[in-house]
Amino acid sequence: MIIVKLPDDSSVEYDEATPLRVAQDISPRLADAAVAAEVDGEIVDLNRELTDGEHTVKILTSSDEQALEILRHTTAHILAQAVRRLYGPKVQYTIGPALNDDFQYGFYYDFDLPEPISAEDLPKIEDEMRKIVGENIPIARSELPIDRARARFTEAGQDYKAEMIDDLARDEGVSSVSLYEQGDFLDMCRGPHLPSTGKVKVFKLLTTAGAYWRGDENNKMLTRIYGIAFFDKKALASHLERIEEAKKRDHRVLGRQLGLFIISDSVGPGLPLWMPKGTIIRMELEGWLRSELLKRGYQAVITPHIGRVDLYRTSGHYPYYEHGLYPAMEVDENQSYLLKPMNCPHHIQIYKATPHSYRDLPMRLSEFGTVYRLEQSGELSGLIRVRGFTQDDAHIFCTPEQLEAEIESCVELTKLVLETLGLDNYRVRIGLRDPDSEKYIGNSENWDLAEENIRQVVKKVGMKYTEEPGEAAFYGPKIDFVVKDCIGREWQLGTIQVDYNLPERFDLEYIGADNTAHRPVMIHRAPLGSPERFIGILIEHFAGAFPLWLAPVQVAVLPVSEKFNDYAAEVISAGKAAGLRMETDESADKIGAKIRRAATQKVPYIFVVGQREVEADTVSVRKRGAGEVGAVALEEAIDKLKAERESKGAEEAFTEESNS
RNA sequence: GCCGACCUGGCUCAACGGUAGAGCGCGGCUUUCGUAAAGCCGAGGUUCUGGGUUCGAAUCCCAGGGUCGGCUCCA
Repeated sequence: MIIVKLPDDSSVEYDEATPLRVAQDISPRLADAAVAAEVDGEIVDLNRELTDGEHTVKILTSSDEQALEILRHTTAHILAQAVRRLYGPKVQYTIGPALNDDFQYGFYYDFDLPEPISAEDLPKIEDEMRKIVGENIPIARSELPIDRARARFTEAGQDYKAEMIDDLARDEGVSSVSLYEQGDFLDMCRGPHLPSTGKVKVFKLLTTAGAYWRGDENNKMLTRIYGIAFFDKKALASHLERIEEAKKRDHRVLGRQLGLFIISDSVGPGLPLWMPKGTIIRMELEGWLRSELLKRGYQAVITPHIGRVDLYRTSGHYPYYEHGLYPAMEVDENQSYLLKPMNCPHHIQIYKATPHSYRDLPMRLSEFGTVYRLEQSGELSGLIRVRGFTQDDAHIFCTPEQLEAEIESCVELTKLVLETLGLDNYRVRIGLRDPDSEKYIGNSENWDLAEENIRQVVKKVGMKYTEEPGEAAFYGPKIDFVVKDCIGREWQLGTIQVDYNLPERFDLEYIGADNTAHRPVMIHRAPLGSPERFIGILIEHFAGAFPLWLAPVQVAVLPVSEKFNDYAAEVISAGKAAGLRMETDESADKIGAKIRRAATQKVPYIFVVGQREVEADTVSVRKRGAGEVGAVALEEAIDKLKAERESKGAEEAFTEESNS
């Protein structure tokens, strides 16, 4: 006897039942809309036989959150079946999951194909998928002992699946696996899936890519096909539109359109050149951060861009990270130099240059230090992944007792930076060492200590965080602030790293109250991470429409005709006296064209000036995003903009509230 | 680095075996204009580089460089 309890607390009795049968009994429409079922809290196929006893059953339809994942997972299987049909039995299909959090893609499937394919082949594959959908093939689940499952896949020539079964048996001790079959297509899969291929309606294949088997670069590279699926056409259309919109925000596109930076082939890949307008943004940001550092007792230093190879041998960067460095410069046989990949060894030399008492600590040395790393060519991406970049770096040398307060202060500064800029879509990651990896230096007591220091502070501050083994720096664990770009890729911005190791390697000391030498602890920290990457993210975050304090041109003063160029010049000198960045447009274009040009450049404010303004000593203000504000006395307009600039966007001029 | 695609005036693109075109931008002229594109004229290209195939290559082939989508990596 099966007793089915439904969400409305009613219950039904059956001798034999599947969730589909339950749905049919509720209403044929529900059965038709059903995607899967939640039975006793577990999501299962609609065709799963219910066992004797009492079960709570909830029928899931397209409106349930989990439904999309099931749809996409089933679509991935249809993709694999289509590829198998088109490219023959030599096709090996490996894994094909649904993606939940990805901005662009809904699922993928990785194939080992007998011939290479490209995006041009996708329409053909989509057609085949549509045929499979049209055939409305039932999808059946079965469970087989691993040896029999393995035999079936080996027979079918699916060596990757056989390998996966072996691994499951060995690593997780499973004795049976679930298989899904739709017609001639057999896959190993946890499920659940839709009851038949005909349930899939709206999908699109988006791109092909290479992907290493099991994510290991020593393995064979497979062909990955990415796609997306929805329950209705509108959702697909708006998804595609969203991707298009995001691409318009791409900092590489906006960087060129707004004249912020370029990357020149002649200079080299991954080596950005800052144009005048981009440089303004950088200088504003850096200047602000400098003033915040001064408030917090940092001292500024300047160090060279190169250093002896031996310096990096001591630090441990060389030779362990030799592959990530530009090759050494041989000056003569006994002297070779590296472009610095990090600033820490240089700052350490400054610390070492003088003896230190515990009374001097913490010593906080800061520098916008440019470093060079020979990133793999395929990794480079606009400003976000480069080979030459600056770190808003500082190294804090302190006593173990001071450490947690210093970490906390760094966390507070990083939060201030992100909050001031409205970058609230970040997550906090504690990067720990991977105990199985060889790449970390130093003893494990120090690592345990440092990891514990970090946990304590993060808990105290009350931030939500995840702990991720293997994400530590090679010399110590860290707190990273990770922000998403406009197409959903995550990038590490601010970072705070605790380091007991480099002080040891460089034999750093201070004299304690007991008049004996002690080892200081170091913190490496960069609230922006890197101005390059940070501004890349900011360009996308603001879609190029920077807040007033950062905007390269803050006001465009546009004369209605050339007759008013002189007045425009007067307005500009008044603005310049107030430290505002203003530009005019003396072209022979009509005012509409001038406005369009300034608006396209995302200038926050436009002052239109003509006969009326000359006579009344006013400007006609137009605000980005809000349109025409109207005539305002010149002096008043400037004062309001000064206030907005000083507030870093917290207060906006010429909003309805600020005018009333 | 690996898989795939791509590389044409400053920018975005067209021409796809018969020695390059458009729009924007740029320069000049006309217009002197009131809130997102006035009109006319003009300059500007060894079609990424180097080889090859061909009577003939932007177009086909090979190699190199670069970019993009991913993978791997990311001190």
